[in-house]
Amino acid sequence: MKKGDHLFLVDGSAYIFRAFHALPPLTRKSDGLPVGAVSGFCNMLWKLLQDARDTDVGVTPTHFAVIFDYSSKTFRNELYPDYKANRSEPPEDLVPQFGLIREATKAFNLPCIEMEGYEADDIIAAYCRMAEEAGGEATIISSDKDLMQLVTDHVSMYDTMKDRQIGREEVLEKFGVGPEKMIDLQALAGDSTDNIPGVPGIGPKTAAQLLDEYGDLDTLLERASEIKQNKRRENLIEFADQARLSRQLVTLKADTPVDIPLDALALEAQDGPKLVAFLKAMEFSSLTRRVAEATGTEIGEIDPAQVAVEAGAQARGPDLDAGTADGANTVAGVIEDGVDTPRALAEARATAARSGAFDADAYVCIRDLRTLDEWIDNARAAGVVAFDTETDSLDAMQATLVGFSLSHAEGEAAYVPLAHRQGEDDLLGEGGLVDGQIGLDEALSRLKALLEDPSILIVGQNIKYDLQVMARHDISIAAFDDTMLISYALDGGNNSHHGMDALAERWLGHTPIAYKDVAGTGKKALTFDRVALDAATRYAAEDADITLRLWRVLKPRLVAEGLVSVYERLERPLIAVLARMERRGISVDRQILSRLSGEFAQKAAGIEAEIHELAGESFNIGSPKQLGEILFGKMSLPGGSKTKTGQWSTSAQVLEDLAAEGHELPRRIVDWRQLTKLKSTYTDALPGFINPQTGRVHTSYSLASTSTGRLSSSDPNLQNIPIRTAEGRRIRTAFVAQKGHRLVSADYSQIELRVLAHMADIGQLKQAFADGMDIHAMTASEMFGVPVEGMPAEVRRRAKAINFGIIYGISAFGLANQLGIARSEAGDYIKTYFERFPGIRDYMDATKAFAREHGYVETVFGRRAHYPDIKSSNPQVRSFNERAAINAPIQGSAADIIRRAMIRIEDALATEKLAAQMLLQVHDELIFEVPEGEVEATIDVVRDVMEQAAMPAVAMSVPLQVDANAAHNWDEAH
DNA sequence: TAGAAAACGTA
DNA sequence: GTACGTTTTCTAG
Repeated sequence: MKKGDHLFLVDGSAYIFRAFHALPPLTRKSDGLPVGAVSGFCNMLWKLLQDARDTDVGVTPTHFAVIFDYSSKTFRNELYPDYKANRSEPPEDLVPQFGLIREATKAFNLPCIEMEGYEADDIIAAYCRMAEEAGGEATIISSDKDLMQLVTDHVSMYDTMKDRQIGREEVLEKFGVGPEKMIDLQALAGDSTDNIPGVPGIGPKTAAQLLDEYGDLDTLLERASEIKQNKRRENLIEFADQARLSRQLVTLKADTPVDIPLDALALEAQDGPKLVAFLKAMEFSSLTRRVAEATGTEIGEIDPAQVAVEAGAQARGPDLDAGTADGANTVAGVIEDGVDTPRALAEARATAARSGAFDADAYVCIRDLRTLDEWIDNARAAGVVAFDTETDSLDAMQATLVGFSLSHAEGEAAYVPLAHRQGEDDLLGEGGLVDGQIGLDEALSRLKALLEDPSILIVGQNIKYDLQVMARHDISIAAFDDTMLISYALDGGNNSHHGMDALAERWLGHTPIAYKDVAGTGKKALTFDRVALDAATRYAAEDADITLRLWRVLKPRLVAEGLVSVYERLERPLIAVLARMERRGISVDRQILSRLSGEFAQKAAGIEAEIHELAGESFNIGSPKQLGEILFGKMSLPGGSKTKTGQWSTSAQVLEDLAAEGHELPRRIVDWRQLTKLKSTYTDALPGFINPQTGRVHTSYSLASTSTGRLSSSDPNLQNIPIRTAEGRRIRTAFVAQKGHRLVSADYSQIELRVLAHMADIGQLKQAFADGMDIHAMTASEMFGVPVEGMPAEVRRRAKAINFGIIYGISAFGLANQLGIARSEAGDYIKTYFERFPGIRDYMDATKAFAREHGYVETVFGRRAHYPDIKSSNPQVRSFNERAAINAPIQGSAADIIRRAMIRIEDALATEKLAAQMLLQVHDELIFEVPEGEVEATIDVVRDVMEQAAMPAVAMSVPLQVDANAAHNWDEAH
């Protein structure tokens, strides 16, 4: 380096934090990886490299380096163990970006410097001195006051966000002392963020005044007795040593033994392709374009870089759906005392969580804006906050927001009542608002700023509900985690459900206040807006407290157990997708249902009369107990079997068998049951679910209630709308598209058999699917040696039953039942099947062995289903678990595939400027409402996304096939 | 009045 | 033989 040269030193670590908090909107990559700070960093570097001359710095760098903190422990901790002890851990979304920023630096061909035991500031100090000694100049890219002591005539600082150079004058203006006195100023004033003690009662203003008067710290301390103010004098005398220690702490080590010489920092030309590849991988499209242009790189010819980063980032990085465990297990994303692996962190957190105490009296009821603002500021500072809404209904589409709770630290939680009511209901059913609640609009505007800030992670338990409630107040939560889904990804199958009470019991050893204890139960249960504020506070604040604690326990386990990508790729992104589907609802024609109800009622009444006639007496047909007595007692029909409670079985199977023998009564019972089932469950119940505001039916999807990864639907269940019988299908005609639209149904053909063929690697099956053959006919042909051409329907039917049986973990007993054949015959079929497809047996054996060894099985995307009872000594229990374990990877992989499709499909439609709306999912089928003119184009997009949904995480060795149709109602579209 | 059992709708 | 949710009846409290 020589005179006239100019060194730029970027304080990388400080930049990350500042960018993370100051740069909304923080962006995420398409896979959910947070990259906002990285984006800001890259833009900043590019700007400095391209046109630093146009900034307030006014010169072009000849040398350049980016400096990072190596770890949180430095030589200062030996001087003062509490140095920076009050630093909280970085926000979860920031952690993965540390590694990426270093990668970015390398992609820019810039030296990336860090040294164990030293802070970035010390390294910067050393290089500044070296640059000055060499006759050059230096600019520190930072606005941190800790670095201001380095400012000289040849060293200045530059605040990129304000485009402002900080020199001698600016320091003087800001702190009232020149840069050379900044050390003494900091030593006196201390610094709460770094835990520098300083002298009590002296802040920057007083410090500046004292230094102005006495010259420097040593002189001041010597002559402290001259100071007039009593308290100040005493403190300066008493805490003189503390001030000297503080000075040591804040003094940057310009003699830090850096091992990269100054000359090695000379700026090199950009490597266009390398940089473009990195930016492309980060999906920074506009910067990628600018860089490509400036470096003459052809974007299309560059493949996105395989961005290798430290595990924290890798765990959330590019496509890692399958087999992520290894990378994720090596380095902790978050370092806590003495904890340096994810597993150790998870264990430490679990232990700590159990010992934490709960104190409901510590919870705060917030009733004024100032306090609310303080809590929101605290949440902001923490970067992570648990959030929970309280409403007057379990139906998110109808619920009114009654209040909400927040918790940003263990044991600290607050409830904010907004719409609690009191007094007698008047004729309108409205009591008066309880006094002293913050106005709804004011509270919501504060809340909006918090929830929509992408740099703040909002943690919820079943957050889809809160998403719905807030969406109705025009608030969309930007960055969120869901403890229920984290638990589901980790422990699917271990616990049947992942409700907060069970999780609190299990992980915190704490029994939460029960809802019924605050609201009562049964008919006299209060809605939450009628609960007294103190009880509401204890209940609601505790929920937030628990949620945050659960998050701290469960989140690290995702990394430790290699399940980050399951959660990040299959669970979390689906929350908002499902929330939108639920909010859209589907149009149901009330008149069609009402007409059907009347028809079913009439027919059922006719059959009922016939039944009573045939039975010779009147009885309750709906009572299996009474019916059993009639059939097998009074009439002594043959073939009676008993249920496990000793009752006569009157199942459809039993009745069908009797009917086949020519008995009239059982036939009629079956018909009656079908009609009353259709009426009570569907035609009578569905109109009650039509939302009065929207005029549509809004189901609720559960992401966490199946062991395999499937969704479930309830209130109403729209995943079991009849289709098998002609009568039942008529119910589907009531599900209609709105005016000017069509319903499009797209369903995977034989997805589970295709998944099986892929996972078990069965050549014949894969070939058959590749050739587009009739898979059941092909199976029959292989097994029975019957040519596919002219195959009897019965032969194909049997093969089809066997194929399904395989997916369900086949047993001779079950197959015999299904086909109505002897168990020995069924056993022969199975034997023949395994002879023709030995790979299937190998696969089943291997799956069972895996389940026994690990206690769980996995889908192709790494989702786990646990079977803790698979080693049961009870053969029934054990066999059941084995069959379930065989089924789960197949059903679960298919479920994962459609999840991936759902996550991608909205963007794909938007890209093609299509207005189609996804309304329903029925396991292997998706239903859309599509403008009439866009049906064909929509089907093209939907089919493509669904068929490619496994890619690129898993390249299926069997093609996926999607059939799609459009019609005015669901019956015709399917 | 809460919960289990039986039955039955779907993939 | 797998995976669900809803309805009605019946039972235990």
